[in-house]
Amino acid sequence: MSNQSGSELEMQEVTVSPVEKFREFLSTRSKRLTQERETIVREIFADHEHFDSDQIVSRLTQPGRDGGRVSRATVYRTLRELENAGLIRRVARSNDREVYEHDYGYPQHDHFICTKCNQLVEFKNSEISDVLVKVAAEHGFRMSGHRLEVHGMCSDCARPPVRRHRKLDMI
Amino acid sequence: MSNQSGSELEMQEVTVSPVEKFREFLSTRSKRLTQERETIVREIFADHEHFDSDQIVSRLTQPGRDGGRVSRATVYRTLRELENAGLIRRVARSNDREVYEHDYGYPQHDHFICTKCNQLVEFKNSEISDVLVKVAAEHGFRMSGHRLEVHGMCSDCARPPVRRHRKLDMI
DNA sequence: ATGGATGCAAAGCGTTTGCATACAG
DNA sequence: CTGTATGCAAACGCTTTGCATCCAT
Repeated sequence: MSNQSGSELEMQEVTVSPVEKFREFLSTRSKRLTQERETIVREIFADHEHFDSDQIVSRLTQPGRDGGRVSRATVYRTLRELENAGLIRRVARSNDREVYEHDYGYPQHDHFICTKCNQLVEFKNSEISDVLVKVAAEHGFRMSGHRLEVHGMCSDCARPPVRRHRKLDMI
Repeated sequence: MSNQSGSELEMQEVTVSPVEKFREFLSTRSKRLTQERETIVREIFADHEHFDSDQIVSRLTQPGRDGGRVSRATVYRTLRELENAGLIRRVARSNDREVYEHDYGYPQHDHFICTKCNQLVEFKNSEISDVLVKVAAEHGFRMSGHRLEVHGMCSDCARPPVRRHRKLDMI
């Protein structure tokens, strides 16, 4: 549940790959791009889905995995680095877990969270940040970013069950 | 840190006290308003500050406390009930802890969170929910609420340190 | 070679829960 | 009375950390 989301947003033109970007970040802090870190970055950027720590851990610690296995501890340590590097960011809390998404090569957007099916749906609206920048300024606040979750029911869950699946109900 | 905030927002006219409101809620679910629960509600609604579970726990479990001591487990159990009852709500995450605030008798608003001093500042702006309702509708989403954190630097922290505390710097 | 990184298992930390006892309705 | 609620301590689930070993630079 709570994934699929297949992004209606378009990918931005990016010059360097996530791995390269990460390597650059690491070098500025005299840290190293190890095989484990590269494995994790490739896994995360293989698609554009939202994810949480445990999903990555369970994929990368599987017994006969090609491309290198990585320990749970290293996944956690690397996720934190990737966040610091600006490659990923935490977007919401779902089921008491922090949900991450790509923050590199992906345009700013916000999320609907369906209170019934837990689905995360992205949406983009420039008015929101316009208003926020304005309001922040009015309060002497220098905005650097925001985190917005809109709660409610998605179209599927909101639709009344009436006269749907009539035939199916008779099976 | 991260409190004080003394709300510039005005209190709404409320007819029933939080305790009464809670009693009503509980009775509809055949639950009871115990002394412990009443103690917790009074403590929480004694002021309008933001708070987290641990703050309430440490206040209510102090050795020689008048007005009744309450166990840690009961505080957690009651906070959840108060959330269900709509008396409080979670507004943000700060220092890996869930921050609560009153949701009863208090108008809808959002928060700035200073990335430097961690201060939470409330602000009210009707345009935001107007935009959200509209955007939600466009996506077939039936909005029931939202959670918005605006990150950045508050006026105090953003102000350049130049010629401030000149004397203090020399201590 | 050498300081940073990994893996493992143990420790942390906020939160939840099982169970015997204590009360609100 | 009877079903809820409390308190305590143990259990949980996610995340972090100590330490010996390993490896990118």
